[in-house]
Amino acid sequence: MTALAAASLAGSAVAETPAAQTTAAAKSAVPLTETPALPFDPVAEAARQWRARGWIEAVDGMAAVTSLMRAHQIVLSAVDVVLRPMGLTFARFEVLTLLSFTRTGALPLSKLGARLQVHPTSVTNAVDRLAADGLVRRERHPSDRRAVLARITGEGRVLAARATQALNAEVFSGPAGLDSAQCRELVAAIAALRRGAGDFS
Amino acid sequence: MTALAAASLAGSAVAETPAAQTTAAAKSAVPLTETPALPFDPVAEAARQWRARGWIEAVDGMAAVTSLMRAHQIVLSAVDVVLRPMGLTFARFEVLTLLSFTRTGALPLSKLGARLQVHPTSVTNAVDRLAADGLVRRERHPSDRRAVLARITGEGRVLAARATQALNAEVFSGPAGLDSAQCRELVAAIAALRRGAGDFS
DNA sequence: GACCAATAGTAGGAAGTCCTACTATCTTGT
DNA sequence: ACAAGATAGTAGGACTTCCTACTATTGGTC
Repeated sequence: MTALAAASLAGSAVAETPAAQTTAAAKSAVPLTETPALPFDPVAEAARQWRARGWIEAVDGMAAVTSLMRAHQIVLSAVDVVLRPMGLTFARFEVLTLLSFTRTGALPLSKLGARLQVHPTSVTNAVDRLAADGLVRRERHPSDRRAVLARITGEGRVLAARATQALNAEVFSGPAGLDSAQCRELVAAIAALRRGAGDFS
Repeated sequence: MTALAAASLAGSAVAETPAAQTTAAAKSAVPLTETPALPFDPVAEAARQWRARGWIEAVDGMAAVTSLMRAHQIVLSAVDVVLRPMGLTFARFEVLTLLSFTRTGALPLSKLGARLQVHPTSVTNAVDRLAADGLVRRERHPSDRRAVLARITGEGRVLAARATQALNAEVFSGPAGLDSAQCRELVAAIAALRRGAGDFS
């Protein structure tokens, strides 16, 4: 779910807007679910509803949260389109890439979770699947018998390189038509949020 | 998974940074998974790695996508903390709120999906659970026998009002410490992305 | 040196998302 | 009028995320 769009325009005709579709098609190959493009911005509509009810101090926050939900959905879809043919998901791609960046090619699961900021069970899950595909190997930690190391395999390195190259070309060079400046604005705005949430320093 | 943080700092000490924690605590009650706050920004680290490898044109896009993933995780957690005690999730909250905004209190599932921009199966799922809790009722569409209407119940309206009030107070009034201006910047940056993806006009 | 708290990881389960069919029903064009 | 195609919704499956235990270790404290 993504946008608290108001239903007051329920009876309005839905325009086709083929222009928007072509814009999207120019970037990512095939929209996973081709939502037919609403004739209005659902987030702006939701904000209007909030304002109409006098929830003024919550309008901007609501719009920010709702926008974030939809943005996540959009970029994740775009990424998945590229990675699925390689048998990867973004979660597993991140693990693989992070491992490929390390000097030794291995990290304890706990470190993986800390760097990627996900729950321990998510790491276990991702590593399990990567291991099942032969892209990483589980190893004992040399000095801590509680810990498990995930080590990237040669096959894993090859796939990581291919995946990175594909993502760089097809998604990261202008996600959904954003230029570099817009990307940087987005990153800056989100960095404030992440820092506020206690993510880093 | 969220941040392609580099592992080259694997040996560095992890500072506690209680300041960041207090900031977060001031907003949302309890972080679901209290990640211990990295001593550096993992997104910035990933960007550094990208740059070091010469993937210049993809740096900003990668950072944007990675930031978005983590931001989604953060706000969803904050929202869930508030909604869980009421037996709601954000997905179901959105359905409920959208229905409460309609004149008649009912919408076909297809319209719900279009407004919230989610897959038809996600709508079915959400409405099923809401119906199981007595918050909406499924009805036949009067003129289209293929369609199903979801109608909000009295109980649903009460809960929607409570949930909205709680979210407005505890999350939407400055999510993760963002002020209104920062929220608006975020919304604007994401609006460009959503429009680029063909979401609306 | 023993005990107790913190840390690493896993198991099982609830939810959400999407995808690929597949059925039923409208709508449109000939 | 009727066949072809579009639309509405559901079933079943894959995947992710998180949560709540629960089991091993490790490490600090008295």
